[in-house]
Amino acid sequence: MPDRDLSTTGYLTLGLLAAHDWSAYQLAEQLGRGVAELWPSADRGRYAVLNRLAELAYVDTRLEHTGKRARTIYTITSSGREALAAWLRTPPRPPSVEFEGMVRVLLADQGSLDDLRGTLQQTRESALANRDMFARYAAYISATGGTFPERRHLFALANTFMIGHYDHILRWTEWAEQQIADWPDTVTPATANEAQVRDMLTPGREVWEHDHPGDA
Amino acid sequence: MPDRDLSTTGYLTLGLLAAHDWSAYQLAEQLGRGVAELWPSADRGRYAVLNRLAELAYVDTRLEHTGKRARTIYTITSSGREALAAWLRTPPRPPSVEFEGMVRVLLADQGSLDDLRGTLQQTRESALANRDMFARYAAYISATGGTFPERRHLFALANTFMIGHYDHILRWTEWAEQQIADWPDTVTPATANEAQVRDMLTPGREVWEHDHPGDA
DNA sequence: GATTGTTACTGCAATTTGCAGTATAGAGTC
DNA sequence: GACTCTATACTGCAAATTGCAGTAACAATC
Repeated sequence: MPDRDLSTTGYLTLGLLAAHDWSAYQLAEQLGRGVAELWPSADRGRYAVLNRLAELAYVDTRLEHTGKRARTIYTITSSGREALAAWLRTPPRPPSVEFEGMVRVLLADQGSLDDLRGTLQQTRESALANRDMFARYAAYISATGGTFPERRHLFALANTFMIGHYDHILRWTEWAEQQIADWPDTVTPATANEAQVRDMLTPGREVWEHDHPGDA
Repeated sequence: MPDRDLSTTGYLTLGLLAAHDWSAYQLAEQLGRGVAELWPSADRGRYAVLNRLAELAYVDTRLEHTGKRARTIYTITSSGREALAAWLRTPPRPPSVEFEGMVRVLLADQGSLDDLRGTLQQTRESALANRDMFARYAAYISATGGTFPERRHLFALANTFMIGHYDHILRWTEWAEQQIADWPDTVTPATANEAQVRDMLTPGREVWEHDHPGDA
């Protein structure tokens, strides 16, 4: 009963292999496209984890050739399937965010208003791009079934989360841009705009939670 | 004009020092409480970054004593302030999430319905706890000004995001729990419940986006 | 005076990242 | 038929980061 001897990237890889065989390159590609927004990993690590999987005998390998160029194909073993199922029985780690832009917001009094505006603008733009990407992805899955037709119901759950997540960031940036619109600088609103600050901190009044795009 | 010679944790530390002096222990503590939800870092790394800051002459150090026990107090230098301001002028990295629970959702067909239910339940509970924590924090800042009264306007922006973020996770889990409520197992809904899957994937119908708690 | 908790860190192995590098295959193009 | 461009298919290595354990003094209670 192995349990914590493998990284989450390892179990994710095992999960892809549970559907069918993949080459190392394909696996690295899959973990980069789409899934990386949920579980980030460096390209280098995606290859490294395969050696670990082989070491634990969770996968079998075989070589295929295209002319002189070799590639390794991975197959999940029965003990690999068991390990994956065992892992799914363990409790999940809570989700975490890494939001460098928000660090910049917290320290914005050490920079200019334009710095702060720029941070919000870029955050908004990337959130918009990502939201649209997942929206297109939803349409693609709905139309074709996607790369894993047998998992479309699960992809639908995850995809809905991702759209909502980026939508939330988007609406927050729009709200924040409105909040700072009348700031004379990055420092004085702490004391000058007491009413506004209190208003921001008062729960139950998250205006930006409502009337977002996506509704007709 | 230094730019990328320091990690984000380094600039964050510099940002705390921009307000006033801190001991290494206090800095490590601050980066653990509250800010860790925005910019995660290992306890060990928070100490390591201080040596790097001293190396770059962005901080000065002095020793204080309580009996035989020493502690190092850090002060930001003028070149430290310049480096921080210069960093604030650079573009931010887009936010990223690490959501192990969602990996489990994607691979849920390799486990039981109870596994999936457990993942959603634990995600929901931790999101609820975190949302309430930030809600209490908002009340605390509103009442006392918090640890950085001069930054309360910036904390208000960040805090509002965090509450909305955990609220979004919470509402998504509740929605997802409803979606899987009538699933007979983790595999068949892909083909058996085509209408439901299509419904989940259809944009503009995120029911869970609306009528959330926090409203009267 | 014994135990428990908080302050105040350091050492080290293992993992992970980031970047660069190598080399073949195939498709288009002049 | 030589040339460029992109995709395939990875490996090596330094640097950064994590996770965990360990040390030790002070502070308060039992």
